[in-house]
Amino acid sequence: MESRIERIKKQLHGASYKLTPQREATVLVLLENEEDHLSAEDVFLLVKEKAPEIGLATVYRTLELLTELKIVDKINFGDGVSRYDLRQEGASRFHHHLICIECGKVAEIQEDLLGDVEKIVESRYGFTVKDHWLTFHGVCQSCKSSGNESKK
Amino acid sequence: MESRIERIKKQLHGASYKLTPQREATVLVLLENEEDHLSAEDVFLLVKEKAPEIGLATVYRTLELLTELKIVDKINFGDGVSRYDLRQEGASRFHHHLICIECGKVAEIQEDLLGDVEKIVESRYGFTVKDHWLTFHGVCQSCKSSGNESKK
DNA sequence: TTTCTTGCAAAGAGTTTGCAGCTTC
DNA sequence: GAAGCTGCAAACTCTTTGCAAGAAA
Repeated sequence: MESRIERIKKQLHGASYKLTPQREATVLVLLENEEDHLSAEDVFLLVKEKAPEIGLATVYRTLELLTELKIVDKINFGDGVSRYDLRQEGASRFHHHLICIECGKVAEIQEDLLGDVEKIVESRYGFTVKDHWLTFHGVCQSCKSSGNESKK
Repeated sequence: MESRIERIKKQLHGASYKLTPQREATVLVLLENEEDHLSAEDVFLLVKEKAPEIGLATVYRTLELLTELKIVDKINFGDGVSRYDLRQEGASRFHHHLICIECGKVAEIQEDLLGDVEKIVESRYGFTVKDHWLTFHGVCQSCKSSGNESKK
């Protein structure tokens, strides 16, 4: 079976780009931190552990490239920093996020909950939906059970 | 009947802030452009027409203040610029946006379509939803009917 | 050799902050 | 005259760009 990085390499080649060592290190960091929502700076610091000579600009350029090829999604939670999230393979639509306002943790929902909502938007507003961004702000389970009334 | 600006004035006073001429001009611009999603720079340029001596920093400070008081919502469509949107009076939740990828127009949906989705999130993920951000990307009605195949 | 890619430093865009002066109560 | 508010300029953060050098085909 073919590895994920192999398939990404093919995607790059298909678009006439190379998988340079710097790009490979960047992709590996994204793969190893698939659960997180890393900023460019985060990625840069992690890539530096594998490839100390890498520059921040290269990380930005690589992330831009991966976004263009739809290998990652560039997301923005409103804090002024872009974050990068590996797409699920085969997923054409974006997944949803739950952001806890107590602990700041970001969880993902992979299932698509918006089928009915999109139908309403299409029929009632004549708007053809291509993609959606849905983020919930609230309190996660572990913050609720650990008693958030003790928090400041 | 009390005007909208009067009510905002009271909200400010209630939180020990004054409705200065600069703040009033800023709020008026927001009221007059309620349909749009203005950036701080946009607001600044429009306020300048009413109060030429105003500084950009004051606009930023006013918008921050209004956001804090939940009179406006600060939103981010991922282009690196914050936009500001007057809240519907009485609305506790955020409304949704439809962004057309052809013409860039942003439409709003005031009705809340996420009741069922929130119930699923609460029961299945144990997450208590306080607010949500939902944006659709797609093609609006007028772009569809004006024949988007002629576009580049 | 030609093209792509990189690292560095500088530039850019958007936003925030320090501060002296001005209002307002 | 104390507290709040303003305009200006400088500072800051995140991101992009120009360019000379390096790597790959």
